Amino acid sequence: MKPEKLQPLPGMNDLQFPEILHWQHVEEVARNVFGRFGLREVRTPLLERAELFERSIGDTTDVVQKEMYVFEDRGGRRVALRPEGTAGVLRNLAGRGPEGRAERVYYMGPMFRSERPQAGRRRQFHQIGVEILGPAEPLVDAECIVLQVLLLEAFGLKKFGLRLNTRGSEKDLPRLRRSLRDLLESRQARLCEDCRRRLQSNVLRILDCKQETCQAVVRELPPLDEFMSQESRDYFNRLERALDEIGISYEREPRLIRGLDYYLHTIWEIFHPALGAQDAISGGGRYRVDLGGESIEGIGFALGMERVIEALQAEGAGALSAATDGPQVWLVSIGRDAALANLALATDLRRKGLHCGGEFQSRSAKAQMRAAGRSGAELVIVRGSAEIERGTVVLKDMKTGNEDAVPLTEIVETVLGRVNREAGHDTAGTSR
RNA sequence: GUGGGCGUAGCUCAGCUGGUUAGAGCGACAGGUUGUGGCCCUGUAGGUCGCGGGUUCGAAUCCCGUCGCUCACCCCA
Repeated sequence: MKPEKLQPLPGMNDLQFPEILHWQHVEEVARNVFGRFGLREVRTPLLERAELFERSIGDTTDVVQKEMYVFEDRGGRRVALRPEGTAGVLRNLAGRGPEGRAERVYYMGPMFRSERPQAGRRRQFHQIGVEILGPAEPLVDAECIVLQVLLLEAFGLKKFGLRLNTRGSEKDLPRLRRSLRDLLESRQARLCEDCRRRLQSNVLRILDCKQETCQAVVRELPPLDEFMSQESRDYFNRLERALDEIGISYEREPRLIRGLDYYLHTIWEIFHPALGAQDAISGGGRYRVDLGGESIEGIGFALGMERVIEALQAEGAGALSAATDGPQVWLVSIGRDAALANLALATDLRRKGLHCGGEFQSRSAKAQMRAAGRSGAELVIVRGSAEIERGTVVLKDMKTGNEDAVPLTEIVETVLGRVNREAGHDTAGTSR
């Protein structure tokens, strides 16, 4: 067991080889897909004024009320580690003036929520997100959803499902809340303790309460869109038609509501059946956020990188080979003089772009060969005092076991030739 | 914040109802080949049994506390 001091904080993990290969893969694929949709990357600070999140996410939400890392900085400002990405990105875009109001951007990076860790839920977790600004338009919503589906497909995921719903327009929301409260108040005896509190603070959340008793009450309610205007219903119908036309399958989920206050109209979640309790790998929606007296409209989504990677592993698609970034050449040195000479040679080879390994300390030849074998290198260069005298090295092919004496003057050339041939042959299916 | 499960070697774990020097496999390291890997054989290193307290002649084992991990609630990506 490691001493406590050497362990990271609860819910915060080191990411390292070999799992890090999955992370790099996901990031690389995401950048590629975003390029196809004309999105630019934006990187915003991890630390922001606490009120930025309180105002945009909503100060009655759980995320803000009990999960945010809030503290005072040295200047006496109330600051918070970002619990999600949208607020910071919108702050940035709003500050860019009118052009910012039509930007399409993506971001990726760590977010922080002080919850009790469990499978698929860390205190520091990582999201990849997208924000497409501009006035409400069903076709933009459809494009955003398509983007997200293509992204997940590009990662190699197959078994995910899309749940879709609408919260109605900004004008509908107050009426929706009021109607729900009226309907639910008469049945509040059958609601759980939390939901009775939510009647006042956040009625909508009652809809997706997990308590069976509350679910029963919710099932008695009429469909939500009965409380919405004709425009809102038309808006959602146009979106559904667009998705059908494009060929994106989804499931209408009338009780889907989502936890942040800024959503309106289209909202959705993407879940993966292999994931257990935390099965939402991604979620998004259309929003309107007021920042500094200006209101910003757009649509966006965020996906949880650790959940996506977990899903990839569950599907068995993520079998990334550790060998893809291993050394191509390994240098074995017998004696200190040889070690120095080999370090010089390794420098030449590395300058030419080769992946070189080797220990420049005189262990036994046997131990060094064992290490060479384990490294997976295709070629091994062996040099001892005899080779130094003759001005040669021994070049060994680890597959065939053949050894040749190669003059020092030709070794770089020879290795480059051999490795290139093998590389062209061998890496067809890998991502080197 | 609430509840369940689990903390024994670098890793995966064994250790029966408390009994004397705490084990195995894998891995690491070394030797078997005075300078050659993947197989085989031999050996070596490595453990405050998470930590603290209690019960007992005696605790890895039982009890309490604590810390950590983990799963679930809650919430969300």
